[in-house]
Amino acid sequence: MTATADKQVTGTQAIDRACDLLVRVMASEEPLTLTELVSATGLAKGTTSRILSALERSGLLSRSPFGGFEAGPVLNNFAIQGGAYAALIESLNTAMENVAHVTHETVSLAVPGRDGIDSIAQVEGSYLLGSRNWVGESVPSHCSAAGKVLLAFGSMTLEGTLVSRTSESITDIALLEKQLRQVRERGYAVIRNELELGLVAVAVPIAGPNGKVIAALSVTAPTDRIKETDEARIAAVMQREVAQSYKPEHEGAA
Amino acid sequence: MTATADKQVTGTQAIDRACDLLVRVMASEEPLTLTELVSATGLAKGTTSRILSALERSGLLSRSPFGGFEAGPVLNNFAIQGGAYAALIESLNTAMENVAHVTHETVSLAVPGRDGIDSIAQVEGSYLLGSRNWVGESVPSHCSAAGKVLLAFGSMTLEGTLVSRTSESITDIALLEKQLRQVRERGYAVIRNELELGLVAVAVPIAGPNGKVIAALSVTAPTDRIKETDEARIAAVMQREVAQSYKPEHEGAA
DNA sequence: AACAAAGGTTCCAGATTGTGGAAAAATCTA
DNA sequence: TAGATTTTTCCACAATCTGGAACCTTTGTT
Repeated sequence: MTATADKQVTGTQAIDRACDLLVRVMASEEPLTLTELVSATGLAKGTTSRILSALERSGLLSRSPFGGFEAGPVLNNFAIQGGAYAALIESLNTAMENVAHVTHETVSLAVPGRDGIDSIAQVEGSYLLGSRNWVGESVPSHCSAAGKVLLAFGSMTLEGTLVSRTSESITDIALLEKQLRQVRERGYAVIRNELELGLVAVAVPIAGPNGKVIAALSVTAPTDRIKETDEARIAAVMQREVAQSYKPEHEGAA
Repeated sequence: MTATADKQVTGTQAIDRACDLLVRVMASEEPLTLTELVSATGLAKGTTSRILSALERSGLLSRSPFGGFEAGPVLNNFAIQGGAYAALIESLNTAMENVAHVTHETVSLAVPGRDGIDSIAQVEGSYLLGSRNWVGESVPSHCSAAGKVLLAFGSMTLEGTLVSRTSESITDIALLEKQLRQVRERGYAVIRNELELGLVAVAVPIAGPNGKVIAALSVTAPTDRIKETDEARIAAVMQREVAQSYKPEHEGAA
Protein backbone atom coordinates (compact mmCIF):
# COMPACT_ATOMS: atom_id res chain seq x y z
CA MET A 1 0.00 0.00 0.00
CA THR A 2 2.51 2.55 1.09
CA ALA A 3 5.54 2.76 -1.13
CA THR A 4 8.10 2.96 1.62
CA ALA A 5 10.00 0.36 3.62
CA ASP A 6 7.25 -1.88 4.91
CA LYS A 7 8.91 -5.08 5.88
CA GLN A 8 5.91 -7.13 4.93
CA VAL A 9 4.51 -6.59 8.37
CA THR A 10 0.79 -7.01 8.38
CA GLY A 11 -2.09 -6.59 10.72
CA THR A 12 -1.05 -3.33 12.26
CA GLN A 13 -1.79 -0.65 9.71
CA ALA A 14 -3.80 1.51 12.08
CA ILE A 15 -1.32 1.16 14.89
CA ASP A 16 1.66 1.87 12.68
CA ARG A 17 -0.03 5.03 11.51
CA ALA A 18 -0.85 6.06 15.03
CA CYS A 19 2.73 5.48 16.14
CA ASP A 20 4.00 7.47 13.21
CA LEU A 21 1.81 10.41 14.14
CA LEU A 22 2.73 10.16 17.79
CA VAL A 23 6.43 10.07 17.09
CA ARG A 24 6.18 13.03 14.74
CA VAL A 25 4.44 15.11 17.34
CA MET A 26 6.94 14.12 20.00
CA ALA A 27 9.85 15.00 17.79
CA SER A 28 8.47 18.37 16.85
CA GLU A 29 9.45 21.43 18.83
CA GLU A 30 6.16 23.11 18.15
CA PRO A 31 2.62 21.76 18.12
CA LEU A 32 1.58 20.25 14.80
CA THR A 33 -1.85 20.90 13.37
CA LEU A 34 -4.03 18.29 11.80
CA THR A 35 -3.45 19.74 8.38
CA GLU A 36 0.30 19.70 8.80
CA LEU A 37 0.20 16.09 9.88
CA VAL A 38 -2.08 15.18 7.01
CA SER A 39 0.32 16.57 4.44
CA ALA A 40 3.32 15.15 6.24
CA THR A 41 1.98 11.62 6.36
CA GLY A 42 -0.23 11.57 3.31
CA LEU A 43 -3.09 10.04 5.25
CA ALA A 44 -6.70 10.96 4.67
CA LYS A 45 -8.00 13.86 6.69
CA GLY A 46 -10.74 11.86 8.34
CA THR A 47 -8.39 9.05 9.24
CA THR A 48 -5.84 11.37 10.73
CA SER A 49 -8.44 13.20 12.77
CA ARG A 50 -9.78 9.94 14.12
CA ILE A 51 -6.38 8.61 15.08
CA LEU A 52 -5.32 11.84 16.73
CA SER A 53 -8.52 11.92 18.73
CA ALA A 54 -7.79 8.43 19.98
CA LEU A 55 -4.28 9.44 20.98
CA GLU A 56 -5.65 12.48 22.73
CA ARG A 57 -8.28 10.43 24.53
CA SER A 58 -5.58 8.23 25.97
CA GLY A 59 -3.65 11.23 27.23
CA LEU A 60 -0.65 10.62 25.02
CA LEU A 61 -1.33 13.77 23.04
CA SER A 62 -3.17 16.94 23.85
CA ARG A 63 -4.20 19.97 21.92
CA SER A 64 -2.41 23.19 22.41
CA PRO A 65 -4.83 26.04 23.12
CA PHE A 66 -3.77 27.46 19.78
CA GLY A 67 -4.88 24.44 17.84
CA GLY A 68 -2.25 21.84 17.25
CA PHE A 69 -1.20 18.59 18.83
CA GLU A 70 1.57 18.32 21.35
CA ALA A 71 2.79 15.80 23.89
CA GLY A 72 0.02 15.06 26.37
CA PRO A 73 -0.02 14.63 30.13
CA VAL A 74 0.92 10.96 30.04
CA LEU A 75 4.08 11.67 28.10
CA ASN A 76 4.98 14.75 30.06
CA ASN A 77 4.46 12.99 33.30
CA PHE A 78 6.72 10.24 32.14
CA ALA A 79 9.32 12.83 31.20
CA ILE A 80 9.11 14.63 34.54
CA GLN A 81 9.82 11.41 36.34
CA GLY A 82 12.91 11.10 34.23
CA GLY A 83 12.01 8.12 32.10
CA ALA A 84 13.54 4.72 32.45
CA TYR A 85 17.06 6.08 32.77
CA ALA A 86 16.40 8.21 35.82
CA ALA A 87 17.56 5.58 38.29
CA LEU A 88 20.67 4.82 36.28
CA ILE A 89 21.68 8.47 35.97
CA GLU A 90 21.03 9.04 39.63
CA SER A 91 23.09 6.09 40.75
CA LEU A 92 26.03 7.10 38.59
CA ASN A 93 25.98 10.73 39.49
CA THR A 94 28.67 10.59 42.15
CA ALA A 95 30.98 8.49 40.03
CA MET A 96 30.64 10.90 37.13
CA GLU A 97 31.33 13.93 39.30
CA ASN A 98 34.39 12.25 40.72
CA VAL A 99 35.78 11.25 37.36
CA ALA A 100 35.25 14.79 36.08
CA HIS A 101 36.99 16.14 39.15
CA VAL A 102 40.00 13.86 38.82
CA THR A 103 40.45 14.12 35.06
CA HIS A 104 39.18 17.66 34.55
CA GLU A 105 37.53 16.34 31.42
CA THR A 106 33.93 16.01 30.34
CA VAL A 107 32.32 12.75 31.41
CA SER A 108 29.28 11.29 29.75
CA LEU A 109 26.96 8.37 30.08
CA ALA A 110 25.53 6.63 27.04
CA VAL A 111 23.06 3.85 26.38
CA PRO A 112 22.01 1.91 23.28
CA GLY A 113 19.56 3.90 21.19
CA ARG A 114 17.58 3.60 18.00
CA ASP A 115 20.33 4.46 15.58
CA GLY A 116 23.56 4.43 17.47
CA ILE A 117 24.21 5.36 21.04
CA ASP A 118 22.33 8.01 22.97
CA SER A 119 24.02 10.22 25.48
CA ILE A 120 21.80 10.52 28.53
CA ALA A 121 23.87 12.47 31.03
CA GLN A 122 26.96 14.58 31.05
CA VAL A 123 29.22 16.30 33.57
CA GLU A 124 31.40 19.10 32.30
CA GLY A 125 35.13 19.19 32.84
CA SER A 126 37.01 22.25 33.95
CA TYR A 127 38.91 23.06 30.76
CA LEU A 128 37.63 25.80 28.52
CA LEU A 129 38.12 23.66 25.48
CA GLY A 130 35.80 20.71 25.83
CA SER A 131 32.83 18.96 24.37
CA ARG A 132 29.55 20.72 24.21
CA ASN A 133 26.51 19.10 25.75
CA TRP A 134 25.22 16.36 23.49
CA VAL A 135 22.67 14.83 25.78
CA GLY A 136 19.79 13.58 23.71
CA GLU A 137 21.80 13.20 20.53
CA SER A 138 22.67 9.98 18.74
CA VAL A 139 26.06 8.95 17.46
CA PRO A 140 26.94 5.91 15.31
CA SER A 141 28.07 3.18 17.65
CA HIS A 142 31.14 2.10 15.73
CA CYS A 143 32.78 5.50 15.91
CA SER A 144 32.22 6.26 19.55
CA ALA A 145 34.04 4.80 22.51
CA ALA A 146 30.83 4.12 24.39
CA GLY A 147 29.43 2.50 21.27
CA LYS A 148 32.39 0.16 20.98
CA VAL A 149 31.93 -0.87 24.59
CA LEU A 150 28.24 -1.58 24.10
CA LEU A 151 28.93 -3.48 20.89
CA ALA A 152 31.75 -5.45 22.48
CA PHE A 153 29.61 -6.59 25.38
CA GLY A 154 26.63 -7.48 23.26
CA SER A 155 24.39 -4.73 24.57
CA MET A 156 23.56 -3.57 21.08
CA THR A 157 24.07 -4.52 17.49
CA LEU A 158 25.41 -2.47 14.62
CA GLU A 159 22.91 -0.17 13.05
CA GLY A 160 23.17 -0.55 9.29
CA THR A 161 26.45 0.10 7.57
CA LEU A 162 29.70 1.42 8.97
CA VAL A 163 29.35 5.05 7.99
CA SER A 164 32.49 7.09 8.04
CA ARG A 165 32.50 10.34 10.00
CA THR A 166 36.16 11.14 9.45
CA SER A 167 39.05 9.64 7.51
CA GLU A 168 39.90 7.67 10.64
CA SER A 169 36.48 6.13 11.12
CA ILE A 170 36.45 2.37 11.03
CA THR A 171 34.59 1.13 7.99
CA ASP A 172 35.92 -2.38 7.84
CA ILE A 173 33.83 -4.86 9.75
CA ALA A 174 36.75 -7.23 10.29
CA LEU A 175 38.88 -4.49 11.82
CA LEU A 176 35.99 -3.50 14.05
CA GLU A 177 35.50 -7.08 15.22
CA LYS A 178 39.17 -7.26 16.09
CA GLN A 179 38.93 -4.07 18.13
CA LEU A 180 35.86 -5.32 19.92
CA ARG A 181 37.73 -8.41 20.96
CA GLN A 182 40.44 -6.16 22.33
CA VAL A 183 37.82 -4.13 24.19
CA ARG A 184 36.57 -7.27 25.90
CA GLU A 185 40.10 -8.18 26.92
CA ARG A 186 41.13 -4.74 28.15
CA GLY A 187 37.83 -3.72 29.62
CA TYR A 188 37.74 -0.35 27.90
CA ALA A 189 37.36 1.16 24.45
CA VAL A 190 38.99 4.16 22.79
CA ILE A 191 38.38 6.33 19.77
CA ARG A 192 40.90 8.70 18.28
CA ASN A 193 39.72 11.03 15.54
CA GLU A 194 37.14 8.47 14.50
CA LEU A 195 34.11 10.56 15.34
CA GLU A 196 35.52 14.01 14.90
CA LEU A 197 39.04 15.14 14.16
CA GLY A 198 40.91 16.01 17.32
CA LEU A 199 38.52 14.11 19.57
CA VAL A 200 39.58 11.30 21.85
CA ALA A 201 37.25 9.30 24.07
CA VAL A 202 37.79 6.44 26.47
CA ALA A 203 34.85 4.38 27.68
CA VAL A 204 34.21 1.64 30.19
CA PRO A 205 31.17 -0.62 30.60
CA ILE A 206 28.54 -0.17 33.29
CA ALA A 207 26.79 -3.32 34.41
CA GLY A 208 23.23 -3.61 35.60
CA PRO A 209 22.19 -5.57 38.66
CA ASN A 210 22.33 -8.77 36.67
CA GLY A 211 25.82 -8.25 35.43
CA LYS A 212 24.72 -7.42 31.93
CA VAL A 213 26.32 -4.32 30.45
CA ILE A 214 23.63 -1.67 30.08
CA ALA A 215 25.53 1.56 29.58
CA ALA A 216 28.95 3.04 29.04
CA LEU A 217 30.75 5.79 30.87
CA SER A 218 33.21 7.82 28.86
CA VAL A 219 35.68 10.64 29.09
CA THR A 220 35.98 12.92 26.11
CA ALA A 221 38.86 15.27 25.39
CA PRO A 222 40.97 16.86 22.68
CA THR A 223 43.75 14.63 21.32
CA ASP A 224 46.31 16.96 22.80
CA ARG A 225 45.25 16.27 26.34
CA ILE A 226 44.91 12.50 26.27
CA LYS A 227 47.83 10.70 24.70
CA GLU A 228 47.77 7.03 23.87
CA THR A 229 49.79 6.34 26.98
CA ASP A 230 47.10 8.02 29.11
CA GLU A 231 44.24 5.90 27.92
CA ALA A 232 44.66 3.01 30.31
CA ARG A 233 44.98 5.37 33.24
CA ILE A 234 41.79 7.23 32.34
CA ALA A 235 39.97 3.93 32.02
CA ALA A 236 41.30 2.87 35.40
CA VAL A 237 40.03 6.07 36.99
CA MET A 238 36.56 5.43 35.66
CA GLN A 239 36.61 1.81 36.73
CA ARG A 240 37.73 2.75 40.19
CA GLU A 241 35.13 5.46 40.71
CA VAL A 242 32.39 3.27 39.38
CA ALA A 243 33.42 0.44 41.65
CA GLN A 244 33.49 2.78 44.58
CA SER A 245 30.31 4.74 44.29
CA TYR A 246 28.02 2.91 41.88
CA LYS A 247 25.57 0.37 43.13
CA PRO A 248 23.31 -1.05 40.46
CA GLU A 249 19.68 -0.49 41.35
CA HIS A 250 17.01 -2.67 39.96
CA GLU A 251 15.63 -0.55 37.20
CA GLY A 252 13.82 -0.98 33.93
CA ALA A 253 16.69 -1.43 31.53
CA ALA A 254 18.41 -4.06 33.55
CA MET B 1 -16.93 -5.45 23.69
CA THR B 2 -15.18 -4.13 26.73
CA ALA B 3 -17.42 -3.57 29.69
CA THR B 4 -15.87 -0.29 30.84
CA ALA B 5 -16.51 3.33 30.03
CA ASP B 6 -16.37 3.42 26.26
CA LYS B 7 -18.02 6.59 25.20
CA GLN B 8 -19.42 5.04 22.07
CA VAL B 9 -16.24 5.97 20.25
CA THR B 10 -15.79 3.89 17.17
CA GLY B 11 -13.21 3.23 14.53
CA THR B 12 -10.20 3.07 16.77
CA GLN B 13 -10.33 -0.27 18.51
CA ALA B 14 -6.81 -1.25 17.56
CA ILE B 15 -5.36 2.11 18.42
CA ASP B 16 -7.16 2.31 21.73
CA ARG B 17 -5.78 -1.06 22.63
CA ALA B 18 -2.30 -0.06 21.59
CA CYS B 19 -2.51 3.14 23.64
CA ASP B 20 -3.73 1.19 26.61
CA LEU B 21 -0.79 -1.17 26.40
CA LEU B 22 1.65 1.67 25.89
CA VAL B 23 0.35 3.62 28.86
CA ARG B 24 0.44 0.56 31.08
CA VAL B 25 4.05 -0.10 30.23
CA MET B 26 4.97 3.53 30.77
CA ALA B 27 3.26 3.62 34.14
CA SER B 28 4.93 0.47 35.35
CA GLU B 29 8.15 0.64 37.30
CA GLU B 30 9.30 -2.67 35.97
CA PRO B 31 9.13 -4.22 32.52
CA LEU B 32 5.87 -6.01 31.82
CA THR B 33 5.84 -9.33 30.05
CA LEU B 34 3.45 -10.27 27.31
CA THR B 35 1.64 -12.65 29.60
CA GLU B 36 1.22 -10.02 32.29
CA LEU B 37 -0.18 -7.59 29.76
CA VAL B 38 -2.48 -10.25 28.36
CA SER B 39 -4.03 -10.96 31.70
CA ALA B 40 -4.14 -7.28 32.64
CA THR B 41 -5.97 -6.23 29.50
CA GLY B 42 -7.88 -9.39 28.69
CA LEU B 43 -6.79 -9.25 25.07
CA ALA B 44 -5.92 -12.34 23.07
CA LYS B 45 -2.32 -13.43 23.20
CA GLY B 46 -1.82 -13.16 19.47
CA THR B 47 -3.36 -9.72 19.33
CA THR B 48 -1.27 -8.46 22.19
CA SER B 49 1.90 -9.83 20.70
CA ARG B 50 1.15 -8.20 17.37
CA ILE B 51 0.40 -4.80 18.89
CA LEU B 52 3.45 -4.85 21.11
CA SER B 53 5.63 -5.74 18.14
CA ALA B 54 4.26 -2.73 16.30
CA LEU B 55 4.99 -0.48 19.25
CA GLU B 56 8.46 -1.90 19.48
CA ARG B 57 9.05 -1.42 15.77
CA SER B 58 8.26 2.26 16.11
CA GLY B 59 10.71 2.64 18.96
CA LEU B 60 8.07 3.55 21.53
CA LEU B 61 8.66 0.33 23.43
CA SER B 62 11.58 -2.01 23.63
CA ARG B 63 12.20 -5.36 25.19
CA SER B 64 14.25 -5.62 28.26
CA PRO B 65 17.00 -8.22 27.86
CA PHE B 66 15.16 -10.25 30.45
CA GLY B 67 11.99 -10.46 28.44
CA GLY B 68 9.47 -7.80 29.13
CA PHE B 69 8.44 -4.55 27.57
CA GLU B 70 9.64 -1.20 28.77
CA ALA B 71 9.77 2.34 27.48
CA GLY B 72 11.71 2.46 24.23
CA PRO B 73 14.31 4.83 22.87
CA VAL B 74 11.79 7.29 21.48
CA LEU B 75 10.15 7.75 24.85
CA ASN B 76 13.37 7.84 26.77
CA ASN B 77 14.87 10.33 24.42
CA PHE B 78 11.84 12.49 24.86
CA ALA B 79 12.21 12.19 28.62
CA ILE B 80 15.91 13.06 28.58
CA GLN B 81 15.16 16.23 26.73
CA GLY B 82 12.78 17.04 29.51
CA GLY B 83 9.52 16.83 27.68
CA ALA B 84 7.38 19.78 26.76
CA TYR B 85 7.84 21.44 30.12
CA ALA B 86 11.62 21.60 30.04
CA ALA B 87 11.72 25.15 28.68
CA LEU B 88 9.12 26.35 31.15
CA ILE B 89 10.89 24.86 34.16
CA GLU B 90 14.19 26.22 32.97
CA SER B 91 12.89 29.72 32.50
CA LEU B 92 11.26 29.79 35.90
CA ASN B 93 14.16 28.34 37.77
CA THR B 94 15.61 31.61 38.98
CA ALA B 95 12.26 32.97 40.06
CA MET B 96 11.54 29.83 42.03
CA GLU B 97 14.91 29.88 43.74
CA ASN B 98 14.42 33.50 44.69
CA VAL B 99 10.95 32.98 46.07
CA ALA B 100 12.20 30.04 48.14
CA HIS B 101 15.06 32.17 49.40
CA VAL B 102 12.86 35.07 50.41
CA THR B 103 10.02 33.09 51.94
CA HIS B 104 12.01 30.09 53.21
CA GLU B 105 9.09 27.99 52.06
CA THR B 106 8.73 25.29 49.44
CA VAL B 107 7.91 26.63 46.00
CA SER B 108 6.33 24.56 43.30
CA LEU B 109 5.26 24.84 39.73
CA ALA B 110 2.12 23.13 38.44
CA VAL B 111 0.40 22.69 35.11
CA PRO B 112 -2.97 21.28 34.04
CA GLY B 113 -2.90 17.49 33.95
CA ARG B 114 -5.18 14.60 33.20
CA ASP B 115 -7.05 14.49 36.42
CA GLY B 116 -6.21 17.60 38.33
CA ILE B 117 -3.02 19.56 38.36
CA ASP B 118 0.43 18.09 37.97
CA SER B 119 3.38 19.40 39.89
CA ILE B 120 6.33 19.58 37.53
CA ALA B 121 9.05 21.26 39.56
CA GLN B 122 9.75 22.08 43.14
CA VAL B 123 12.31 24.03 45.15
CA GLU B 124 12.61 23.18 48.81
CA GLY B 125 12.37 25.78 51.53
CA SER B 126 14.72 25.95 54.47
CA TYR B 127 12.37 24.92 57.27
CA LEU B 128 12.54 21.39 58.55
CA LEU B 129 8.80 21.10 58.50
CA GLY B 130 7.71 21.42 54.92
CA SER B 131 6.10 19.65 52.02
CA ARG B 132 7.68 16.58 50.64
CA ASN B 133 8.47 16.37 46.96
CA TRP B 134 5.33 15.73 44.98
CA VAL B 135 6.66 16.26 41.51
CA GLY B 136 4.84 13.92 39.17
CA GLU B 137 1.76 13.59 41.32
CA SER B 138 -1.72 14.85 40.60
CA VAL B 139 -4.00 16.79 42.90
CA PRO B 140 -7.65 17.74 42.36
CA SER B 141 -7.70 21.24 40.93
CA HIS B 142 -10.43 22.64 43.14
CA CYS B 143 -8.54 21.96 46.33
CA SER B 144 -5.17 23.27 45.35
CA ALA B 145 -4.11 26.88 45.05
CA ALA B 146 -2.45 26.30 41.69
CA GLY B 147 -5.57 24.52 40.53
CA LYS B 148 -7.77 27.43 41.46
CA VAL B 149 -5.51 29.74 39.50
CA LEU B 150 -5.61 27.54 36.44
CA LEU B 151 -9.37 27.15 36.72
CA ALA B 152 -9.87 30.87 37.24
CA PHE B 153 -7.92 31.79 34.14
CA GLY B 154 -9.53 29.18 31.94
CA SER B 155 -6.42 27.04 31.54
CA MET B 156 -8.27 23.93 32.56
CA THR B 157 -11.73 22.71 33.38
CA LEU B 158 -12.93 20.83 36.39
CA GLU B 159 -12.30 17.12 36.30
CA GLY B 160 -15.48 15.37 37.34
CA THR B 161 -17.05 16.11 40.67
CA LEU B 162 -15.80 18.25 43.51
CA VAL B 163 -14.29 15.55 45.66
CA SER B 164 -13.61 16.49 49.24
CA ARG B 165 -10.16 15.88 50.65
CA THR B 166 -10.79 17.44 54.03
CA SER B 167 -13.75 18.92 55.84
CA GLU B 168 -12.68 22.30 54.46
CA SER B 169 -12.59 21.23 50.82
CA ILE B 170 -14.92 23.17 48.60
CA THR B 171 -17.65 20.93 47.29
CA ASP B 172 -20.15 23.56 46.28
CA ILE B 173 -19.76 24.65 42.68
CA ALA B 174 -21.32 28.06 43.35
CA LEU B 175 -18.89 28.79 46.14
CA LEU B 176 -16.02 27.72 43.94
CA GLU B 177 -17.18 29.99 41.12
CA LYS B 178 -17.31 32.86 43.54
CA GLN B 179 -13.77 32.18 44.68
CA LEU B 180 -12.55 31.92 41.13
CA ARG B 181 -13.97 35.36 40.42
CA GLN B 182 -12.06 36.63 43.41
CA VAL B 183 -8.90 34.95 42.14
CA ARG B 184 -9.24 36.81 38.85
CA GLU B 185 -9.67 40.11 40.69
CA ARG B 186 -6.83 39.65 43.15
CA GLY B 187 -4.44 37.83 40.88
CA TYR B 188 -3.75 35.00 43.29
CA ALA B 189 -5.43 32.00 44.86
CA VAL B 190 -5.22 30.49 48.31
CA ILE B 191 -6.12 27.21 49.98
CA ARG B 192 -6.34 26.72 53.71
CA ASN B 193 -6.82 23.17 54.96
CA GLU B 194 -8.67 22.32 51.78
CA LEU B 195 -6.19 19.77 50.51
CA GLU B 196 -4.73 18.59 53.75
CA LEU B 197 -5.29 19.77 57.29
CA GLY B 198 -2.67 22.29 58.33
CA LEU B 199 -1.62 23.05 54.78
CA VAL B 200 -1.74 26.52 53.27
CA ALA B 201 -0.80 27.38 49.71
CA VAL B 202 -0.75 30.61 47.76
CA ALA B 203 -0.51 30.55 43.97
CA VAL B 204 -0.10 33.04 41.16
CA PRO B 205 -0.56 32.57 37.42
CA ILE B 206 2.29 32.19 34.94
CA ALA B 207 1.58 33.42 31.45
CA GLY B 208 2.99 32.01 28.26
CA PRO B 209 4.36 34.15 25.43
CA ASN B 210 0.85 34.77 24.21
CA GLY B 211 -0.46 36.01 27.49
CA LYS B 212 -2.42 32.87 28.12
CA VAL B 213 -1.99 31.39 31.58
CA ILE B 214 -0.17 28.08 31.24
CA ALA B 215 1.03 27.28 34.73
CA ALA B 216 0.86 28.35 38.35
CA LEU B 217 3.58 29.05 40.82
CA SER B 218 2.80 28.36 44.43
CA VAL B 219 4.20 28.55 47.93
CA THR B 220 3.21 25.81 50.34
CA ALA B 221 3.52 25.98 54.11
CA PRO B 222 1.97 24.90 57.40
CA THR B 223 -0.94 27.06 58.54
CA ASP B 224 1.11 28.28 61.46
CA ARG B 225 3.64 30.00 59.27
CA ILE B 226 1.39 31.75 56.78
CA LYS B 227 -1.48 33.66 58.37
CA GLU B 228 -4.30 35.11 56.37
CA THR B 229 -2.70 38.49 56.63
CA ASP B 230 0.46 37.13 55.00
CA GLU B 231 -1.19 35.76 51.91
CA ALA B 232 -1.15 38.94 49.86
CA ARG B 233 2.47 39.55 50.70
CA ILE B 234 3.50 36.06 49.64
CA ALA B 235 1.61 36.46 46.40
CA ALA B 236 3.34 39.79 45.83
CA VAL B 237 6.74 38.20 46.33
CA MET B 238 5.99 35.62 43.69
CA GLN B 239 4.61 38.19 41.29
CA ARG B 240 7.66 40.37 41.74
CA GLU B 241 10.18 37.58 41.24
CA VAL B 242 8.35 36.25 38.24
CA ALA B 243 8.19 39.72 36.71
CA GLN B 244 11.88 40.18 37.32
CA SER B 245 13.42 36.96 36.14
CA TYR B 246 10.90 35.14 34.02
CA LYS B 247 10.79 35.66 30.32
CA PRO B 248 8.28 33.49 28.48
CA GLU B 249 9.99 31.43 25.83
CA HIS B 250 8.11 30.14 22.89
CA GLU B 251 7.51 26.58 23.85
CA GLY B 252 5.07 23.82 23.10
CA ALA B 253 2.39 24.45 25.65
CA ALA B 254 2.07 28.14 24.89
C1' DA C 1 20.03 -35.78 28.54
C1' DA C 2 15.39 -36.11 27.78
C1' DC C 3 11.01 -34.33 29.03
C1' DA C 4 7.70 -31.04 30.55
C1' DA C 5 6.02 -26.44 31.11
C1' DA C 6 5.70 -21.77 30.28
C1' DG C 7 6.14 -17.97 27.31
C1' DG C 8 5.98 -16.09 22.82
C1' DT C 9 5.16 -16.04 17.68
C1' DT C 10 2.99 -17.23 13.36
C1' DC C 11 -0.91 -18.64 10.68
C1' DC C 12 -5.48 -18.31 8.71
C1' DA C 13 -10.47 -17.87 7.55
C1' DG C 14 -13.96 -14.75 8.68
C1' DA C 15 -16.40 -10.60 9.92
C1' DT C 16 -15.62 -6.83 12.68
C1' DT C 17 -13.34 -2.86 12.20
C1' DG C 18 -11.00 0.93 9.95
C1' DT C 19 -11.02 3.55 5.62
C1' DG C 20 -11.56 7.73 2.81
C1' DG C 21 -14.43 10.74 0.25
C1' DA C 22 -17.95 14.06 0.88
C1' DA C 23 -20.85 16.83 3.58
C1' DA C 24 -21.67 19.22 7.87
C1' DA C 25 -19.75 21.93 11.72
C1' DA C 26 -16.80 24.93 13.74
C1' DT C 27 -13.50 28.40 13.61
C1' DC C 28 -11.05 32.08 11.77
C1' DT C 29 -10.76 36.34 8.32
C1' DA C 30 -11.95 40.10 5.72
C1' DT D 1 -22.25 39.24 7.67
C1' DA D 2 -20.34 36.49 4.23
C1' DG D 3 -16.38 33.85 2.78
C1' DA D 4 -12.49 30.95 3.53
C1' DT D 5 -10.17 27.56 6.15
C1' DT D 6 -9.78 23.93 9.28
C1' DT D 7 -11.74 20.08 11.67
C1' DT D 8 -15.21 16.64 12.69
C1' DT D 9 -18.90 13.55 11.50
C1' DC D 10 -21.08 10.30 8.50
C1' DC D 11 -21.55 6.01 5.91
C1' DA D 12 -21.16 2.02 2.63
C1' DC D 13 -17.61 -0.98 1.45
C1' DA D 14 -13.99 -4.16 1.85
C1' DA D 15 -9.55 -4.23 3.68
C1' DT D 16 -7.85 -4.82 8.00
C1' DC D 17 -7.66 -6.75 12.39
C1' DT D 18 -9.10 -10.52 15.33
C1' DG D 19 -8.60 -14.71 18.14
C1' DG D 20 -8.06 -19.52 18.48
C1' DA D 21 -4.87 -23.15 17.57
C1' DA D 22 -0.63 -24.81 15.96
C1' DC D 23 4.09 -24.05 16.18
C1' DC D 24 8.51 -22.51 17.99
C1' DT D 25 11.84 -21.21 21.77
C1' DT D 26 13.42 -20.89 26.17
C1' DT D 27 13.56 -22.41 30.92
C1' DG D 28 13.18 -25.59 34.58
C1' DT D 29 12.70 -30.51 36.35
C1' DT D 30 13.38 -35.41 36.99
